[in-house]
Formats: sequence, C-alpha cells, structure tokens
Amino acid sequence: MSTTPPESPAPGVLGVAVPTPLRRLFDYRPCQPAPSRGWQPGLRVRVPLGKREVVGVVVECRDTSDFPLDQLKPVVAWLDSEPLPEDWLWLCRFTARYYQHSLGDTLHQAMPVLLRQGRPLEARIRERWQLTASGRDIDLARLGRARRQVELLELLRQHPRGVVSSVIGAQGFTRAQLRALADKGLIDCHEEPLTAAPAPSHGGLLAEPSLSLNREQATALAEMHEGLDRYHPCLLHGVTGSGKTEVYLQLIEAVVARNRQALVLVPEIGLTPQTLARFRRRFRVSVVALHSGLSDAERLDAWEAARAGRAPIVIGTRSALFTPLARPGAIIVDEEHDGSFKQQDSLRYHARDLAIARAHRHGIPIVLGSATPSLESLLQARAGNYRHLRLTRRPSHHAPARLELTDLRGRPRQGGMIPPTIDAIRQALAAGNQVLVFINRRGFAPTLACHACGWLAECDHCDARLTLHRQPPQLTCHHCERQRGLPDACPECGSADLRPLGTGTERSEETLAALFPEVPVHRIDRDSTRRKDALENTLAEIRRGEPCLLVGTQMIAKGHHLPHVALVVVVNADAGLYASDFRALEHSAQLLVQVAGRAGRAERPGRVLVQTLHPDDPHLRLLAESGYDALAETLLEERRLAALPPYRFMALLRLESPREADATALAGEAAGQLRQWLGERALAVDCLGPVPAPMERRQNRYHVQLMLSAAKRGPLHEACAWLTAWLERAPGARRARWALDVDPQTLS
DNA sequence: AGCACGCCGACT
DNA sequence: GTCGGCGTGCTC
Repeated sequence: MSTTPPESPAPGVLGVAVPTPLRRLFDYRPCQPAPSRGWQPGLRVRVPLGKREVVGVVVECRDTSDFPLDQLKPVVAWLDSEPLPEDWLWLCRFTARYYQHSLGDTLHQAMPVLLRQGRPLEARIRERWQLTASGRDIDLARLGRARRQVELLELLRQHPRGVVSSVIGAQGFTRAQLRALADKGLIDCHEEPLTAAPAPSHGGLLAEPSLSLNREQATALAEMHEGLDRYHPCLLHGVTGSGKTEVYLQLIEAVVARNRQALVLVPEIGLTPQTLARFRRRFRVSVVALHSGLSDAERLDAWEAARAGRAPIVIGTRSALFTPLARPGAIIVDEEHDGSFKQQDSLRYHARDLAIARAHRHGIPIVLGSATPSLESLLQARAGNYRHLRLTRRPSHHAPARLELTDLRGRPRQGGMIPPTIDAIRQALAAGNQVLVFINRRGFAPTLACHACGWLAECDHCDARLTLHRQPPQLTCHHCERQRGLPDACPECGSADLRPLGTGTERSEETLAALFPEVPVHRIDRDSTRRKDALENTLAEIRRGEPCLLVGTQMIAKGHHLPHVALVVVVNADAGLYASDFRALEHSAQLLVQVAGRAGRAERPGRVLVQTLHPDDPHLRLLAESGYDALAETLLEERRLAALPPYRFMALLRLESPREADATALAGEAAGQLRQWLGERALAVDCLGPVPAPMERRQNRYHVQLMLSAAKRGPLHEACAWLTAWLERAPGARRARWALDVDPQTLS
C-alpha cells in the first residue's frame, strides 16, 4: 500500500448484507475496537440476526439509519482486517441488482463455504526446507554416525529448490532430525503459501511449444491481441475441430506473459481430465481448476490464490465466474451456448452474461467460443457489439460430417433403430470402426404401458410418466426421483400384458448387444457413470480404438474427443422440433451439431444418420442441408417476427405451492397490481398470466407463472424491481413460494 | 430462509 | 395432561 486511506471518522452505523432472502441491508453499530484500517465496505462481520449469529458483509458505512438508532445491535466481531476485493464486491452487487436477488444471499453464494462460515481469508502456509551454503559444501562424512541426518541432507541435495515439510515427513524423517541439522547451520526453512506458484524455472512460460495456427486462427488471435488492454468482446465462432482451444491457449499465453490472470469458464460437462491436462501440459505456471472434487479447504486456497494473484490461470464451471482476480487479463467462456452456464435455482444467474459485465468493468477482452453460438451472441455479433471471428477450416481438411435424415415412418424398429440404420452400423463395425448411438433418454424405456387398457405408469407427485429402468428394475420419476417397484399386473384392469413404450439408452444397449455380440457395447449416461471414475475408465477403453458400440445421452456428445467414431446414429431427432419452449429448436440444433461433430474427427470422414418422423420438417432440413449458421439465421428472423428473445427481454415470475389455488391467487394479485402500476407510468412492459407452468404439478407442488417482456431492458428491470418489492411486502406472499427468473433459459 | 410463538388434535 | 402439526410474524 503506497498511500494510507484518508482519515475518515468512525461511522456510527454499518449497513450489512446478511444471508437472508430479504432484499435489504440490516444496520448495526460498529464494535470496539475497530479493524486496524478502519471500517470499510467489504469487511466480513459476525452479527446477531434474530436468535442466531450470521456472517455478513459490510456494504455501507454511514451515520444515519432508517431504523431507530437505539435499537441497533452491535456487530459481534469483524472477521477481516482488509476488505474483500472491490471488484468482487462490485460483481456481486451488479448480480444482485440485475437478477433482483438479495445481496446478502448473493455474496454468500459467491464466497467459498469456509468464508461463509467465518474462516479467515489467508493463505495456508507450509514450510520449505533448503540447504544453506555450508550445508551444500559440508563433507557428509563429518556428520558421523547420524545416518538419518546424512540421508536427509542427501535428499535436500537432490532438490536445490527445497523440499516441503510434508514430503520430508512422508519420507520418514522426524522434526528432531530437521532441528538437528538446522542447529548445525546446514539447513534452514522459509514459509510459503500452500498454493505457491512453482518457482520460475528456465525455459519461459510454456512447457510445450504452441501449435502452429492456420490463417483463420492467426487472424482471430491477432484480433484478440489488439485489444488486450480494453473491453473487447469476441465471438469465436468455429466449427467442431477448427482449433478454438489452441486460440484460447495462445491468448492465455499472451495474457500471462503480461503478468495478468486468465479466467476460463467451461460447461459443467467440459471440465474433463483431458481438458485440464491439455492446459497443464502447455503451461509451466500453475493452472487452478475449480471442480466438484475439491474440498472446502482446497476451494478456499484456490480462491485466495486467485485473489492474491498467485494463480495465473483459473479454470472452472459456472460458479468460477465469482473468483476474484488480483490482475484480471482476459475471460474465456468456452461453449458459450451451453445451458449449464445458467443457474436454475435460487440465484438464477447466467455466468456468460455476467462474464461480459465483468470484462466490461475490468476493461479486458472476453472471448465467447462456440461451434453453435447462442442466438443472443449471434445477434450481438451481427449488431457489431461483439467482434465476430470465424474458424471454418478443420486441420483434417474434411468438411464436417453431413446430417443424413432417415425416415422412421412405417418401418419396423429394433431398439429404436430401423433396418437401414442397423445395416449401416454393421458396415461400420465390419470396417473396424466405432459407432456412437445417441439417445437423449436414459433408462430402458420412457414409460410402461398396459396393452390391454392403455394405462401408463405415471408419477403420483408430478404430471409426468415414470421411466422404466432395468438396472435395477424399477419405475423412476426423472422429475422428483421417486422410485417404485415394477407392478406384476396393470393397476387399472389387472392385465399382465405390460410393455415398455419407446426406447431409452438401456434398451438400445440391450438390442445392440444382441445384434452385435462380437463387439463390446458401452453405455454412457448419468446412470452408468454414477460411480466415480466410471466415465473416465470407459472413455479410456474407447480411446484404445478397438471396434465398439457406444450408446449414450448428451453426456457423450459434449466435450469428449472420440477419434475412432466413424458413424453417429441419432435415434430420434424429433424431441425438440415441436416442443412448446421457444428455445427448444435452437437447443436441439446445437445438440445435433455437437453429436454430429463426434463423427470422423481423425483421418476419416464420418457419417451421421438422423432418424426422424418428420424428414420434411423445414428446420431439420435446413440444418441438414445448410448447417447450423443457416438455421440460426432463420431462427433469428422467426424470433424477431414473434417478438421473442433475443429481440425482446424477458423475466419470469415462478410461483409454486402445494395448493394450486394459493399459487394462482398470489400470481393473479401480483399481476393485477403490476398492471396497474405499469399503466400509471405508461411503461412499455407486457405482463402475461398467470398461466400454469408447462408441467404444472411437480413433486406435488403446483407451478404457475407470470411472464414479463419488454423491448428494452430498462423498463423491464424497473418492473421487476417493483414486483419483487411488492411481493416482499405483500401480506399473502407466504402462501406460495415465488422466484423471479431474469432472462429465463427455459419456460418450464 | 431460519426460528420463534401460538393454537388445536391424538397419544405415552 | 404434553408432543407436534403448520399458520403467522420478525429479523437491524
């Protein structure tokens, strides 16, 4: 710190954000003594709240309160002497405001668990032992009979940069032996953070050389290089296999070379050991990965290292967006169209959108990468707000595999597949290739039906069919996870003629195993990969390249390189074609392209067979014949004509209650009040509803919604702010749970 | 959200 | 007699 902060008088009141859903600050009196550098926004404090004590964050320091001053409780204790980073605080405040969420709750979610619990924010320390000059020179014979001390010296001689005490302990040396050598002046130790960057070694930043770039990649990278010191959003729009990752790596290289940090966000399914390994192989500096396997302590270490600037490269999923950075240099959002960037409960933020805001605030470049960009990002690029950088070439020089639509109508199916499909699989296997069969439904069959009376197995708690599973045999609801045993007879008519209806991954696996007994069949879905490492083991087996069949859900479509797959079969492409959700087409096109991209990645062109009941569907045909970009243009135009996002902004008020009437009544009252308020101010915001949610009953709760939309964000935001304030005060608002979803990703 | 209080039904 | 169901209200 070069300058001391201007002496400000001790504030009489602290506005504290506490972890409750209430969208306001709670005021407290400062405690004695004050933190050494005075009271400042960003300090964590322990405060009394009702009957309990919670960890809050000071947000305002002032001298007045709307609450009676004599009723203010004092802060119990401060937990930081230095505030949490200002940028981080800014990001949380922006997020809370944009998504109409409580600031206290937002701050809590943006913090590692241990900070929420009041743990101090400091680097954990370890000891590193090294030889002193005399330790280096001494003749080992002079240590006499102290055999272990000699061995310890020898160990340290092999490691000129020192050895940490945990390693020394693991080798069976004792504290006493260390002390003895230290007392003789032969060794000494210093303390370093547990997450200390490896000492700079010769050979520079890279551990392996960069790959050479083709012209398009080089152009994209040069474009990014030009804007390293300013907000510079780029849409890196590159077909599968066009080398987006190499562009990311070289951008990161430039950022780290300037002593700045890079933050990389990947979809939930994209943070695979291979992805991580590729980053770690390339750089000599540490790559901090925030994945689900970390303990709370490791998460805090990573957060602290990033905040202190010791982590040059941070990579993680959605929540990693909230990692503080001491010297932000660039943000990369890979597969920016992926749905997992939007949190679907509680604080419903979109990490990609917040990443844009964050990059803007920091004044740094941001790269959104995708083979199938979201319509939102495409529109921004088209409007000139994002630089549109295209990568159209694949190193293998094949065009990406074409989708071949095959007509399911009137043909017999086995495991969901028609004879020509099965023939194609046979040929591909005979040629020594691997085949991927994609079905976006896990389980054996989507439901169980009575052939005598038409009864269907339905969930008691949701408006949904139960999925039939074979391993283990039971009926499961995929919406509430309830499980039931298989009935022996139809509960309606008593008939024993119960049959599976439709096809899931288990059933295709079974059919394929019977049809092709000579090759192994690997199933990859949430059920088969529940065991830890199961997915990685299966993928390792597949990468060996022996002919085999892969059956899986979208889990297999995303992120994995499967170079030996020559044929991809999409069992049913129709799910997204006629769904009620306006984004269903966009998402299913992205998924189809993603799946198709698995075919022919190595030196062979691949085939993609897409089975459909609607081979003449214009959207499907456009996708198959002209590709994603052409379809996206059409979809954009349709959205514009229908006044839907991204041409209009939306917010969804979701209400739920065990009694339908409670949710509907509250929604109706809120709608009435809001419409009146909108009318008085002549605000251009539409309010539709209350309408039942697409699946009205889930887990025995009834879901109702109110849809707000507007051509401009401003009025919509105002309406949302007013609505949440009204609901928070409304007397009957506790009869139903409610949540506002700004920029909803799905309407269900 | 927690966590209290408070008032009515079936049990050791 | 009390254990406990969830309606209602409050948290600086």
